[in-house]
Amino acid sequence: MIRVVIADDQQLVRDGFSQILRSQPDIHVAADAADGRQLLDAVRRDPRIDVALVDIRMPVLDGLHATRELAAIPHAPAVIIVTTFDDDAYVLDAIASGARGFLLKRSSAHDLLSAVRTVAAGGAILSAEITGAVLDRVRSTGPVTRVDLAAHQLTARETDVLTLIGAGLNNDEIARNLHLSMSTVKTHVANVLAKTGSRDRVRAAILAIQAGLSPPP
Amino acid sequence: MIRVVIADDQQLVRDGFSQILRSQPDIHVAADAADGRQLLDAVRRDPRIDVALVDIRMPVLDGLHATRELAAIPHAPAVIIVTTFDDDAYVLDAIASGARGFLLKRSSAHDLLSAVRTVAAGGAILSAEITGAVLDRVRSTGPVTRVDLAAHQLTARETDVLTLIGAGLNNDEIARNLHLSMSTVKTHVANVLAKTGSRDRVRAAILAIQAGLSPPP
DNA sequence: GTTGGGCTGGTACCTGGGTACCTGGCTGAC
DNA sequence: GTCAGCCAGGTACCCAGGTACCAGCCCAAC
Repeated sequence: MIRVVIADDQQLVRDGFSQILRSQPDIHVAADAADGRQLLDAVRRDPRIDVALVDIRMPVLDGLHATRELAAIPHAPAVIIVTTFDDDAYVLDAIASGARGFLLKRSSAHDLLSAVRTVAAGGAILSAEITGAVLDRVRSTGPVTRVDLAAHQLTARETDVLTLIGAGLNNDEIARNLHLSMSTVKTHVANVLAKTGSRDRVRAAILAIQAGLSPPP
Repeated sequence: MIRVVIADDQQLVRDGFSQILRSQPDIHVAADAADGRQLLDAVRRDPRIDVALVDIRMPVLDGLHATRELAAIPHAPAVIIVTTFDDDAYVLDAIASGARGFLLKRSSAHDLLSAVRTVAAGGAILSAEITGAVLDRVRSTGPVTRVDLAAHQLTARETDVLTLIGAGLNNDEIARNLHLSMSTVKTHVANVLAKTGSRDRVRAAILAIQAGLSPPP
């Protein structure tokens, strides 16, 4: 049984979704919410909720912020953002917020049901209309061929240091971060530079980012 | 009328796809190909092809490389990768290569047809099963809110310098690259650091990458 | 048991990076 | 005309970063 909560500020929309979902034997509408705050309350009250259908535009707390806060809850449900607008920025923000689905309100009931079942099963789903924006985003982040860090044979400690270099820390900060002396840090840095063939820490930082060690936060 | 070319090394698969597509009045199978080279030939021969269904595993020239080469052709068709394997790396490579769709062979005929129509109309489509990998990728590239470089009010020259910092050049190299003296470069670097609030060039380099100035190539 | 490699730490030294402050030419706005 | 801002350049100084080399500890492999 898939337990769903519906969050939308419009009563009619909530009822419509509810109708569609209730028609299915394997889906149960556990709660509904008129804003993000109510959504969070509902999820905290009922730990068994699997899926949250969330509108972006809601009073008090909007869908994106609510999604972000949901992620902090231990038994957080999978979030499907359901909205009228296929604004690229919304889509990407939603994904960044942790949403596992993105559905346009103009989608069919069939799409809604399969989206709910897909994310409940651990999958992810996008409306066809917005897939393009996401693909563009993936393409724009450069080739997938990440730098093969393994080839450089870095030790665990050296990888730690390289990660922090990539985050922009100086030697002193790295030392304090890893509870080491400056000398030790310098030794590790020197080894990292030698092993990776980086001339200086700037090159190493770029490498760390390319390798996905230090994702630009 | 949507004109489609089918590229797959297995005769039966080609015939199967062909059957499905031919059943539709708005779709015409213009050609088929048993490998990437034949696919490229077919597209070059017939400039009116709209959509290419491409298998990844093909002899002579595989689907990914063929897709990349296709992109160089002026009237290039939209590419839908159709494969048995939902390997994440394949998906992301395919997207990076320029594919606008990614379909698993276990998808339904209905999915295939809607995928063809979607990409022919300029859209993009992913199989539900692989959407998750793509979303992870989007998430892993950090928040969508790229650093707003415009807010820092950098001058043209300062932007040049920041770009080269992000590429890992030292001051001397920047000077030679921009035909400037070291002193001038240092001045610009100092201004860039001040304006961007970066403590040192490492931070500035990270910023340049985040802002997309110096994309990790 | 000793040997090699990783981790930690130290000393000494040199250079590139970064700061501070100044000069001067050029251009466009007021 | 003069004023502001960008660009180019210079000098002087300090320090973080990087190099070189050494030593002790620990542990797993041989």
